Amino acid sequence: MATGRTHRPATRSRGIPEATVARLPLYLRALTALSERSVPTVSSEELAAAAGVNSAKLRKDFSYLGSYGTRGVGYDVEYLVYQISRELGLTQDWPVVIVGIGNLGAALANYGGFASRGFRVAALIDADPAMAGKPVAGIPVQHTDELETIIRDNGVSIGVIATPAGAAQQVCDRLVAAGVTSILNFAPTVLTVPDGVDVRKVDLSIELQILAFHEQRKAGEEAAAGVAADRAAGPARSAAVAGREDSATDQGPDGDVPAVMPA
Amino acid sequence: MATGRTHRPATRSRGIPEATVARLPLYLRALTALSERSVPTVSSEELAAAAGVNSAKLRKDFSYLGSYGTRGVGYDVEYLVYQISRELGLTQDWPVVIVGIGNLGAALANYGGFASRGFRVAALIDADPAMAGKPVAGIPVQHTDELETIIRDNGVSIGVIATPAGAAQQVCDRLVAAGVTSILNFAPTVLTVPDGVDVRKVDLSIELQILAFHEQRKAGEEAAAGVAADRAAGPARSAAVAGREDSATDQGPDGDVPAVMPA
DNA sequence: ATGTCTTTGTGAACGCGTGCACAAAGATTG
DNA sequence: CAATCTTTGTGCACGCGTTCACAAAGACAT
Repeated sequence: MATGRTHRPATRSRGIPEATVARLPLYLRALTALSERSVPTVSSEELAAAAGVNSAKLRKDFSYLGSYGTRGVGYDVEYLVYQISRELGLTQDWPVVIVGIGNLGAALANYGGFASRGFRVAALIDADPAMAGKPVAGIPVQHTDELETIIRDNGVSIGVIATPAGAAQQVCDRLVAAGVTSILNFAPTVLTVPDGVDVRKVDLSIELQILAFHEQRKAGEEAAAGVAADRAAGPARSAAVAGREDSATDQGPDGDVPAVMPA
Repeated sequence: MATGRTHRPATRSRGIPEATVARLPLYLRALTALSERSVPTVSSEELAAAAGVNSAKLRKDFSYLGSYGTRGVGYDVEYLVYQISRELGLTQDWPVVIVGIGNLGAALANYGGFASRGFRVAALIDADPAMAGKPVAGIPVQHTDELETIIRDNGVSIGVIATPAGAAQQVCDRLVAAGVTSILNFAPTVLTVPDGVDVRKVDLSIELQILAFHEQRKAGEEAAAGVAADRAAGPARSAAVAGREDSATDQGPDGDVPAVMPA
């Protein structure tokens, strides 16, 4: 799950659960592919397989949108594409600004997925004066000074932050002050925003670290050889450790033997 | 939430809930910042604020790792940094390969977050022969032909896919066959992998679409002017629609009036 | 030592999300 | 028109994750 949302009732969004909303783009992608192959209808089973989810879950998800299927037949592909697009608000074009045109910002600007479906890169913004005017992905980079003007003139409500971590909060504040109410943050920082502003975070190193955790666990399971009490020493604990070994509550008697790779 | 996991018991991973694992990197980052400022101890309240989470949640998360705090004082920063690093498997260096050195791949290769904490870019791989040998981020790009050799020689278990969608599954299959068991996928595709292989997905357009959904909802709430029965026509439904209006079960009588922006 | 004050660790309750399993709906066939 | 077959839509139960609220633990002052 993508994370980083400024708390709010969180789930209830016109009745559609957050988890369902997060899957709608997945369904939409699968449906678009079917549409391009001129497939007229699809069953929940087929579509679920294409989207990589459980078919019951898919049916329940669609039930929040309404009864768009036909029993005994399945779902009409074109109709469903339209309904989901409308639900996600992709029948209109959202102008988006990307702030921070480094390697990542440039990659984002060139990313076809933006322009293709519902989004339009309204402007690229960077703090480096040397970048100003230089075209990236066919769009000239503009200086940060013009941020407010760009936001207001284009009616931008979605901003993408691809700056270094140090600049992210400041950029965020300016975006919000200028009227942006949804932010996609690539900078490795926790952004603080006022109520009513949505933030979604994409963090590469966090994803990698989660993978590393599972990878380590896998390695530890295999190497279930003689690993018992070689718990790493690490830096000396400055404060007291207190009753660790005997404070086993209900977590299981194994405590926290890491079973880490001996390597 | 990042999504896309090849189902498995999912949560139970040596007792630590998935949701907690996903937050550990967040805590680690906040703690590292404190460590650099030579802050000796931190309370759950302070740390939670820095990480952008609830303090009770943070304490419960830490309780899965063990009792590392001192009541009345808080947590020892250095000790906690070490414990979380160890738990995440960052005390060892994970060699990582990046496949697909386009705009995004190059951005990833240049991303400082990789090298800094537990990860090392072992190789950059691209299918374009013209790219071969060209250095990106100081590392020469190698051709896809050498993928298997690179994986085996370097003992790589984590792969990053930054190829176009069309090539992703094929690259994935080769990575897995060569021994990779964790994949971070940036291509907008559902990857199919055998059991025992973890996949995490980062999908820019999905994140944007989720934002668009909420943005639309906000706009619709404000513009609660006279919007009632102008439900868009859309493409003609080919199959029968059946009882839509009257099949209101318990979803509420409002049915699915989208309250969409008139624009 | 004793008391007070701070902060952790966690039991318990609640709510959301998931998946099963089945009844209802409709297509299709005879 | 009746019977059969397919597939949807959903009631229900279960489990994970979040949050509250508080007792226990320890620091610190007297």
